[in-house]
Amino acid sequence: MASLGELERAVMDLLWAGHEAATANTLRDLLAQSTEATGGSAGHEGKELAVTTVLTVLSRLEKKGLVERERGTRPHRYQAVSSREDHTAELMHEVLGSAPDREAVLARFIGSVTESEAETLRKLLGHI
Amino acid sequence: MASLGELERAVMDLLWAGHEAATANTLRDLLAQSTEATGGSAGHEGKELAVTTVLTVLSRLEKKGLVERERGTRPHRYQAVSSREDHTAELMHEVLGSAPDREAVLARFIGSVTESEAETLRKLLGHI
DNA sequence: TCAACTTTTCTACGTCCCGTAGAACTTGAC
DNA sequence: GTCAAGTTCTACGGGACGTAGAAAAGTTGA
Repeated sequence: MASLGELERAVMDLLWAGHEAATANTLRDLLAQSTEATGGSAGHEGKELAVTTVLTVLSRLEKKGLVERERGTRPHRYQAVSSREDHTAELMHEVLGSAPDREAVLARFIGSVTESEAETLRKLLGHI
Repeated sequence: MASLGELERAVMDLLWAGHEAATANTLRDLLAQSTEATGGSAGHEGKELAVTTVLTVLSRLEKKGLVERERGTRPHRYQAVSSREDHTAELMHEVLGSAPDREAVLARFIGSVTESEAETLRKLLGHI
């Protein structure tokens, strides 16, 4: 119940970044801008997807529980169900839970954490 | 570079559990036993896969870098490249790295950790 | 060395997910 | 009621995965 395709991921990134609910059309434009930003002159700049494409992806994301839409307003407005941080943390828990020996996994995980992350963790664990 | 199919996962579980290198035939038998253990009498008990199926999956796992084989011995022997814990911890880092604000993700992650896990983490962070 | 057997590689098919979008349908505005 | 904008339906092509037969390569006993 996790992996996203490339376009699905791009859409989620937009929804997570600009924190407002957005319409399919807005998202299509933003997607064109993002791909435009790739590398300057060469490359597949500003590729405008069909709106139906964006809508399909949004529907799939909705079915996956990552996106919800306001059906009241006529151009439906879409937004992420949870923040990127919440979603990512949840994913980490899912991964952690996929192994029988969670403590051992945590040990390895901590073993390869940067010093600043370790510091953050110490602080966070202090308050608990 | 992460997700595994159901059978791929089952094979990795076997390789991770019985820590010896195993042949495709052994794995096929073990897989039959595992499915057999499902629920007692009813269900798809002891479904023997074709050895070629197991070999295909092992090849794919090898290509993904999760499995390595000894080509010297004639029935090739397969084993996991890294332990389940290492692999899982690596996955967690991958997930963590997929968000721009790692510290924020860690905060959410710690927020929903069990007390015993928190205790483990405190201990681990002490030594670093 | 040859036949029979075992093991591995090649090739392939069905299914499901994802990117992609046209066709058809719905709905609000005039 | 018509029209334009928006949404849903349907669909296709590609890639991953479960599955395995056919063919090739290697092993072994006589």
